[in-house]
Amino acid sequence: MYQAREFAVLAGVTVRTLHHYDRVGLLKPSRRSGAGYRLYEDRDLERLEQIVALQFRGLELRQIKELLEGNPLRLAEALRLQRRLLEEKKRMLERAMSAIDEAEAEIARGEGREISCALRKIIGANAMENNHDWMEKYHTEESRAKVEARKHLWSPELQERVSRQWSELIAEVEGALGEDPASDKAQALAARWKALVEEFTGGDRDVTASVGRMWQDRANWPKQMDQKAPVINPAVWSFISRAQAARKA
Amino acid sequence: MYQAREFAVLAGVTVRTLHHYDRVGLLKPSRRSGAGYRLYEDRDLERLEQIVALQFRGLELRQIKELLEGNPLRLAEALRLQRRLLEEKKRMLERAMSAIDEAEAEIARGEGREISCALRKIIGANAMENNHDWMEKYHTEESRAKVEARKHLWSPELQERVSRQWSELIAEVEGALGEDPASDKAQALAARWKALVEEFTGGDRDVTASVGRMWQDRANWPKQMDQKAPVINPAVWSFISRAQAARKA
DNA sequence: CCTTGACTCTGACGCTACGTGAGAGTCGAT
DNA sequence: ATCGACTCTCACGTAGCGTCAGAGTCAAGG
Repeated sequence: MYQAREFAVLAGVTVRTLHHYDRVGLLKPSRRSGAGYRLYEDRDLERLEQIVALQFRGLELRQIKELLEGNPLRLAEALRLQRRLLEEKKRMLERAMSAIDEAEAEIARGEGREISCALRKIIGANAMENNHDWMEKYHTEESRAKVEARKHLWSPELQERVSRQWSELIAEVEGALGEDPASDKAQALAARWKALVEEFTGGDRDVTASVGRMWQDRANWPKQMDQKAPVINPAVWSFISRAQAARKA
Repeated sequence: MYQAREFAVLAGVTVRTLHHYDRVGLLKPSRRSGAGYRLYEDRDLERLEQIVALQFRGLELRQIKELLEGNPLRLAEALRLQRRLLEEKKRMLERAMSAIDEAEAEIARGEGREISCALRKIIGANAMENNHDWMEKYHTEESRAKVEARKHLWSPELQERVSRQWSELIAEVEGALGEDPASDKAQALAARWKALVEEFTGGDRDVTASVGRMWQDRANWPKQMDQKAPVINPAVWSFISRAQAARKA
């Protein structure tokens, strides 16, 4: 039976941490003394060590709480997902380091000449070039190469036209949500949808699959994409799916 | 001349972000309309792009603000420091991933047997083993190997004794701060200090240098070390330094 | 002129995981 | 009783915005 301070020392945390964990329900003390002091026992220490271990692996307290309260079989899955998240973070770190290297190289080259102005230009350019890194995880080697090969077709004018067509199409679908998915109107909308998708993918299966994965994960896109590609009403997706299914039947 | 929304779109940020940057003084609008609307111009866009670029490299807003307002020559230094920070983060990520791999392997081995109990043991053990990773950055290859070679000498009883001796010595030094560093008393304290240091380092120069670097960076240690190795009053360091200098003279 | 929808602004609370300080009670030794 | 060390709760703070409420602005249409 330990009081807060000695208990905290055993696991290498602070008393404040124990207060916090108590408050969020992650680790409650076994008992309280008459004066209100928190009293912990050995099984509490075991749980705290588990918390510390999972935290080290990058899981958040809310996640840890669920895991320790739920079916332990989910632990394996949580660790797998977490590893994937850590891999992504590592990739971002490496890119940032690489970007620093580039900026440093440019700085060295520009030594002695209007550094202030040159630095600003260099930094700006680097940032723009790296704005698509977040898409990497949705692509396979094949689909990435194919998208790269079609990149030159994608002029600013074309982008603007397609973007406008998407907006209009989505608006029209929203206005037609009450239609029968098998109706002529729904079928026409579905056909236009498919055409717009294919305008980007070139009809390629790999690229189509990658784009599909990307859009299924729309909630996790960087927030700056919200203006360029707003979240689409789930009812719209549902309607188009049903319209495309009705076409096949 | 742009209003907030169109300006935000140009740089891929949100209006809320612009509000925030205005509020913290990172990026102020050039003007305000009669109605209070923020109005930005092209040089503001250039600055915002720089902000975005530096943010991508992991610098905090406060750092970015200082850099953009100060001597641009400091940018190179800031980027160098930042790269070091990112390397450290990467190392921690890799260790966490490695720890997940180990936990997953143990889970696979223990399949079908009391998973709940086994999982908790495995997780606890892994966390304890990795608690010294943060020290890595202070060591060279040589010093790390030498510390490792002496590890077996470091029994729990010895650790406890040394820890107590450090506490007592520090307390005595604090009580002697008013003494002349050249006095017999000060010299005795300095000698004891040196002996305790050498008890850990074995008198090795590499290890001594590593430990010195580590303690100079005491402010950046993990917070759980605060109980095992409390921050030492700077006056104590100063006194010991002066006492050791007085001995040499 | 009024209405309407889209836009802008400020103020304030929220998120994650604690750190810190204030103020008050508890405990054990003197 | 006093004192020093300890415990507790409450509440504000950190970084970088997101979100919501409420109010004002703007331009187009009736």
